[in-house]
Amino acid sequence: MPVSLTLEEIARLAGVSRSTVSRVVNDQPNVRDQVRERVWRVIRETGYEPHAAARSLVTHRTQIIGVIIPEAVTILFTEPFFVRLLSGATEACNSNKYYLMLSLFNGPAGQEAMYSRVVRGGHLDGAIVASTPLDDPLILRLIEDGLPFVQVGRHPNEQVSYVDVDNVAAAQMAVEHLARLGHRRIGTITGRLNMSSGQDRLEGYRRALEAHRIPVDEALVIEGDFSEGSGMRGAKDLMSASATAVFAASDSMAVGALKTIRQAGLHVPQDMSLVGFDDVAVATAVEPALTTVRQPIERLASMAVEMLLSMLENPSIAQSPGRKVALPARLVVRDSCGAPR
Amino acid sequence: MPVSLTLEEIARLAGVSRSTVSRVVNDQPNVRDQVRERVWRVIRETGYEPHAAARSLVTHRTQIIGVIIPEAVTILFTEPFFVRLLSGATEACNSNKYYLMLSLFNGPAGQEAMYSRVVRGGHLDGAIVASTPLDDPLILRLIEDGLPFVQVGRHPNEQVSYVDVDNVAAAQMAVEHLARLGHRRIGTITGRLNMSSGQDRLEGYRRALEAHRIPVDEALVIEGDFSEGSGMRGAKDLMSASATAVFAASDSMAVGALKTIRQAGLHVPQDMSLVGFDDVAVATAVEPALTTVRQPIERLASMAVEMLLSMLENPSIAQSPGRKVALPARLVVRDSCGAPR
DNA sequence: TTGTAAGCGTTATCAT
DNA sequence: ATGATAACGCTTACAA
Repeated sequence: MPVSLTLEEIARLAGVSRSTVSRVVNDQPNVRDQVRERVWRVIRETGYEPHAAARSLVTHRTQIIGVIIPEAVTILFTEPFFVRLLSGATEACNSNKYYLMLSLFNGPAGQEAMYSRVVRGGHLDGAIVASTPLDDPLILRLIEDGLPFVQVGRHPNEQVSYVDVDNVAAAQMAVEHLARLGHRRIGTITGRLNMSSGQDRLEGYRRALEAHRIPVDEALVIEGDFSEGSGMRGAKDLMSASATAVFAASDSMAVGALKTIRQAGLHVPQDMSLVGFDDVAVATAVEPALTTVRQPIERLASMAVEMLLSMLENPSIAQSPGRKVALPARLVVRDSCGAPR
Repeated sequence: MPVSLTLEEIARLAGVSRSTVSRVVNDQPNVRDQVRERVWRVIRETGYEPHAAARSLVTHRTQIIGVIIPEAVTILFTEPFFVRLLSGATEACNSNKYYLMLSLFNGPAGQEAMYSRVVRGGHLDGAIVASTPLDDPLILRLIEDGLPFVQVGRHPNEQVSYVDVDNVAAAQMAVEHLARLGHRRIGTITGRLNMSSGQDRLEGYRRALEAHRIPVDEALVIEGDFSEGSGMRGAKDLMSASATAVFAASDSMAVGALKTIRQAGLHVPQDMSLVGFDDVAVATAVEPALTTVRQPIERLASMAVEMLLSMLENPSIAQSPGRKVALPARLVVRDSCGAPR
């Protein structure tokens, strides 16, 4: 419906040929300034916009990058994390004249067909993939199909480019905070261990204990899945194991833990110290406000987009082993930690 | 890069003409079953996918619908509301073989150019517009440009189609809940009054008071903007005005109010009852858990998409006055309300 | 510096 | 039922 004029018509109105208009529109050289000006005027007056499909057909580029969230991750995104990721990605796209196509593979079936249509149909110049499970076949398919992409979150495959937060260092910092307060029985509720963020935060936990010469007690390591529910369950186990502090690998789990601890009649931080991860809205909504690790989410996303765009502009680097970037996170100290009783 | 074969090549491999392959791909009649089968086999074996741009160029349809979030709204979406909206919209798109292009107009400038490129460049078959300020020029431009769209959230313009939650009824229900508990000094912290949701929830508040023959005291009506900060400020005013209960037009504001109330040394619900709106994650994260109004967000989004698609399939109805749908919301009673002292 | 013309991969119209 | 063939609106050699 909202079709603008065609190149042809602009050319006629400006009294030049199609090629000239094309050159003007694409800021190419070899057009007399006077002519260029005249053409621009017609374009402005008519509100002409080049037809995207026609252009793509010949250039083989759509100026669209996909943000792909595989099914397995989709459930995690009731959290603001995802919005902020999108916000950062959109911002980066906008300022580079790219568009963003969102593919949440959450639907029951059909995601197979969806994938195929979207990536093989030539819709996308490239993709941003949100932190997938380590064994998600999506990554391999993308490599196979030759679609340039950048993952948000570490991936062990040599070929994949990613931007990540330094989860190991961040988690270590969080746990060392507890150790320095004097805690020796520090438990952790892990994230999903089939995801790099889950694994890495656990690794950071172990390193922190090691650095403080605290032996790891496996009874204090409870596997969670980033969700509030698993935080509640995890806290129960940790109380039984007589932990005095808990490092939860997500704020949601920390909130779950907080609820359980409170239900048991204990108080945070007096009876139990608690640190989360993410620094999303709930972190400050709960009482006491959570000490937690803040991730630069928007930055992560915009860096991913920029990395992708540079790969698109320079196809040779897309071939080489992937670029890997790890951003630092910082600990935000609030009211949920104290010295052990 | 990930280009599949072309129609031409499939035709050659199957020993038929391009037209026949096209007919098969598009499930058109007039192809012998045997031939059809043979063509499908080649397609499957080769993993052929029609080139989207080539198709769009001739059909004038992209199968892409845009989700447009104007600048003014973008800041509100640190909340899960937005993710859930996207989730619902994506789901609906996927199951209808449509794609979703996300346009967050948050960038500093350039959104003007962005708009023009995206809608006039023929990228979109239609759009979903997230609840905009009532006076946002975006709506008028869309109408002008003739792009079919559906807004999530009421709009007074006759021509615009929308799906909304029945904010008036929902707010009335929430406030009547307080009235029935015996409250007479019920305050409200409104949403942004330049948005229909803000206006309508205020209207519901007034109607509830009226229904219970409680005179409206304007000192008990504090204008907020949906944000936690405005909730904190609003609560201060309402405490001075000796309210015994507060209806906040968003959970974020309710959380803000809760913090302020607590800081003042008062307790919820003993000293002050509180009800929110949205039922997002924070509502259950805080202590006490918020009594609040639950919106069917995903449903809202998927209905919007379906309405849009029906407009696309039946262009005649796109011309007539817009379709208007209001979904009911329900009150979720938790622990933040009680009888007045 | 400018214009002509071929071609991108489809769909659609018209013969056959 | 099937196949030529002309669009669709643009970019891009290649000519002038």
